Amino acid sequence: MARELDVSVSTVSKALRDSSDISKETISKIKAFAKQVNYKPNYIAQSLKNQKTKTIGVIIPDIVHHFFTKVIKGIENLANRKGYNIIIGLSNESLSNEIVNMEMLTNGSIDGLIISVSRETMQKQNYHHIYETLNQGIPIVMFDRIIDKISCDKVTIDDKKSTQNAVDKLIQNGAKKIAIITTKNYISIGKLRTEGYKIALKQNNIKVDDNLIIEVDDNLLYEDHLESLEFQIQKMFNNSPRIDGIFAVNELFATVAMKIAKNIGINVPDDLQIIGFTDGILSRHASPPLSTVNQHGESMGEKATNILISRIENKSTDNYRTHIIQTDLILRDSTK
Amino acid sequence: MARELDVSVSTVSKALRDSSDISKETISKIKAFAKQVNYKPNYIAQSLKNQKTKTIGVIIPDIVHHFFTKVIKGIENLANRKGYNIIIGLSNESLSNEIVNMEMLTNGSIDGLIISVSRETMQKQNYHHIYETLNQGIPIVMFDRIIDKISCDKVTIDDKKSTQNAVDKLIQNGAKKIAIITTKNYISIGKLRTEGYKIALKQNNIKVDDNLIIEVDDNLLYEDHLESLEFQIQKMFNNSPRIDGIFAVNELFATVAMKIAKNIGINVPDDLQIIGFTDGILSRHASPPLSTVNQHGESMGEKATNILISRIENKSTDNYRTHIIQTDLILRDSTK
DNA sequence: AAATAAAACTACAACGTTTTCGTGTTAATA
DNA sequence: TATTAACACGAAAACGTTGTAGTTTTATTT
Repeated sequence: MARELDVSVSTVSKALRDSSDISKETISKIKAFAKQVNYKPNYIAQSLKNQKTKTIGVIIPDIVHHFFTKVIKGIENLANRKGYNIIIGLSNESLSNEIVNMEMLTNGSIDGLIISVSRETMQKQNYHHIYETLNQGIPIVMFDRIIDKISCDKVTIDDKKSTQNAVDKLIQNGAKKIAIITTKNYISIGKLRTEGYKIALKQNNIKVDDNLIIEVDDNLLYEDHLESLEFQIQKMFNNSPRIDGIFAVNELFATVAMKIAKNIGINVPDDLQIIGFTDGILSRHASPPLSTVNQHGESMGEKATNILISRIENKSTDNYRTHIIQTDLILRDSTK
Repeated sequence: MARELDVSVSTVSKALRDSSDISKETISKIKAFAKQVNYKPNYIAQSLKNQKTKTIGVIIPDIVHHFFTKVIKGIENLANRKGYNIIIGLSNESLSNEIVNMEMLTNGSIDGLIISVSRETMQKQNYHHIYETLNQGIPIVMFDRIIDKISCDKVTIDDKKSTQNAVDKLIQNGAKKIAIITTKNYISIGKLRTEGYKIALKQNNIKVDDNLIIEVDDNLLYEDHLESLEFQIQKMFNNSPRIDGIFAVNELFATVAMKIAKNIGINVPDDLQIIGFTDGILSRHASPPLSTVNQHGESMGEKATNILISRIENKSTDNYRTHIIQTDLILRDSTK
């Protein structure tokens, strides 16, 4: 462009940024020409020069998942409004994938990272890659599946309290024999929800019965292995036929439990009340529609983005906070 | 690094790339040191130097959507294997958002673009931004919602034929009065599916009855406006009580139709058979589970990525192809 | 008309790489 | 011993920007 107009590159650069150095006529001449040839400053060169990319990395375990897509939507919306792009990596619940993705992103491509760690990462408690990224000076915000011992910003919900409230609701509605369908304990979330469940029971003087705590092996992808899930839930009904309340840690478990209950002639919500977690599409369209704990994924994404961007732009490295997003209970027809 | 080791930057660069210029000892010395300090070459600088970013842009109308997440999964998997990152933009079905996203990406950030255009883009037939990107020499692959008149690579399914097969199946199963629930015609896909529906009827000597073609106004987000959708479908049943087959262009329409049918005492599949489109989570967990046309979103994403990358790496600009992904009919319990 | 001030523009370094070309050292050959 | 070849390394340009520090031109003052 400088060549065409017979001025120096510096003049062009300054003109486009309205520098007081350049005369009004030259500015308008250059801008006009820029528009004409549809000139766009090269982002890569700017990034190199400014040492910032205006790009946020997002790593999640799975994208075919209502909750995570909600979060991404929240991230993308706010990021875009603030002039950032997002670049997405999927770990597919695998530690090695997570590491590969992280290495691809932390080579200068991003200014900061939003992550919900993979199941395997929690299981193996291998956080080496996360520490390394932090040490490189790249700010990280963890959401949903957070790791307590890592010091960085976090956004999550109060899993314990949310569960407690939901189970409490079942009890207020008259349920006495309440099961929880959860995952194995290595994911912090499953653990916290189980704790909340126990607290609610205890506060209402109901004895905790370990047979009613169903820990589903969630190493399987239930998109492909539904039967296994169904089998485990079926077994629960066989062992404890008089269950009148179920709390499930996700909407798939809740939906499948309801389906099986209906199959064996149990009426929902008259004989059995069910509350799930995550207000997804399944809950809304199940019959009857499922009562559920709403995690507000979009707010979560926005909050994480907000925190990350202010971290990026202020560069302060202290006062890491864990922000709690409020949940609420959406009551539909699977409860009385 | 060069400073620490007291060699030149060129030597370091060459050593890391195993240049024959450098002695074995120096190479191993430098590599060892690189590992020790966890050195990663700056991607941005490489991009600037090589004039390629190894990044693929993806623009979709909505991420909270099973089909699109499947496609993204396919894209991400293959892209990652080939050493590419993906950077995602959401248009939220809005033309202006699509344009903004596109401009953010086409300033040097990406080597190529995979896009499914927004509803508004199709409606207004405003393709200016797409032409501009192509003119810049950035290859584009369109998928699902493609625009015939733009010459670039495309990946899609045979909407007409797929629908025809599905409707044919309903007819073979004994249905005589078959409705189609579709969207308004401005999205090419709705149009093609309606055509397929008509062809199937005609080939089986069934007269097309315009009252059975329900064109739902899909400017609404049905996540928030379910009642409107339900109202339109309810009206259909009121006007034509003896419907014994329904083909719906997405799984939400199919699910809602089934729910309403069940409410007014129609038995599925005995009195009414339903086939939907897109094998998503709703279809699988509806009761009864919905028969559906499987679009193979993941393969679609992989195919698009494959085409795009070979376009990027070969730089040829001719022989644009439209690749058709085969669909198949998944028969579950909403059909006989 | 000369000195000074203000305005308008340019040269150049820097960001972190890669690559081409050049240079110095060592070893092999005549 | 002189010539050449092979080897090991370094200097510098380039990618497209931005910002600092000049330099030239024009306008203002004495």
